[in-house]
Amino acid sequence: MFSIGQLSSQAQVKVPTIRYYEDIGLIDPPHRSEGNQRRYEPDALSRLTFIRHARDLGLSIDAIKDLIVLNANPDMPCKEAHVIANQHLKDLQRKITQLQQLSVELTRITQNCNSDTVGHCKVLEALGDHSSCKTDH
Amino acid sequence: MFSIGQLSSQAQVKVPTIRYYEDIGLIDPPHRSEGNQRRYEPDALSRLTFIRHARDLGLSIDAIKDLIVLNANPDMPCKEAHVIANQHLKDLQRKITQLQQLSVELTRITQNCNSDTVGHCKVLEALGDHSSCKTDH
DNA sequence: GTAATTGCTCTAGTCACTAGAGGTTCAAGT
DNA sequence: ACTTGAACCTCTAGTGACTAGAGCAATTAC
Repeated sequence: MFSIGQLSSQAQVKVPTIRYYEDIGLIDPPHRSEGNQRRYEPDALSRLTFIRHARDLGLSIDAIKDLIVLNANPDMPCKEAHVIANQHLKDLQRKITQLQQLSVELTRITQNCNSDTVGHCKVLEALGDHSSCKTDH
Repeated sequence: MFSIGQLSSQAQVKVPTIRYYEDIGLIDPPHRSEGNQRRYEPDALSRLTFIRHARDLGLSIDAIKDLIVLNANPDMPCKEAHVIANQHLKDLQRKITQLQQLSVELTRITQNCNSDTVGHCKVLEALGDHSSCKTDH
């Protein structure tokens, strides 16, 4: 039996976040003490660890909801879990590519200015003029 | 003189977004027609283009506000603009590194499962168990 | 028994927009 | 001049995933 604070420190998820997860139906409402405080069973910890890990990997709450349903049915084909993970992986790689382009662009912009004053600053100039960019964004 | 719709299509910024930028003080309120519709001067277009480009590069609204103040004073030293841009570049590169780690992790997780059913699915297992991960996140 | 800590609910705020309701003005065609 | 339909107006509320704070109650340690 954990209090919410113990669960929080074990799972590395903040107390208000746990209550928030309960609100949106991501975790089940636990039993309460006589004084109305939450008391968790150990399985709440594994559920929360699962959620936290998936969140850390960047999965959305909605994707996690789907995975939790899957997780609850050990006989279901797990193809769907792979689809979710692969979809996320694709998103991730697209995002990385885009950020890398931006990084290149911003590096070019900042290294291009020899001016001391705003009037001739290439950084500000480049920000006002997309045509100097090498890539789409 | 542009209507808000013309400004929108020229700057590639959606109409409600332009009004939002006005609300938060990122662009100046323009003159109005007799019927109370917004009428923009050409300089609103360059301002908006500047904002859009900076947003596309991932700068926050607050950072852009700072840059706009700088932009308005051509005699100021532009060091500050460089500081803002470099700070953002650092953030960007940290983010890229992190996403790459996640991508590696997720790839490893999804390629590790030969099971057909959820009961033995390594994807779901790995999500519940951070200790199998090679990196922090 | 008392004090400190932890817990409770509820509301509102964050960021950068986006969506929708319900009404008004403008520009083009007749 | 008149009509139609697109574009415009304001205002409120919603998004995602939390976070912050107020004001109070329960628990735990000494």
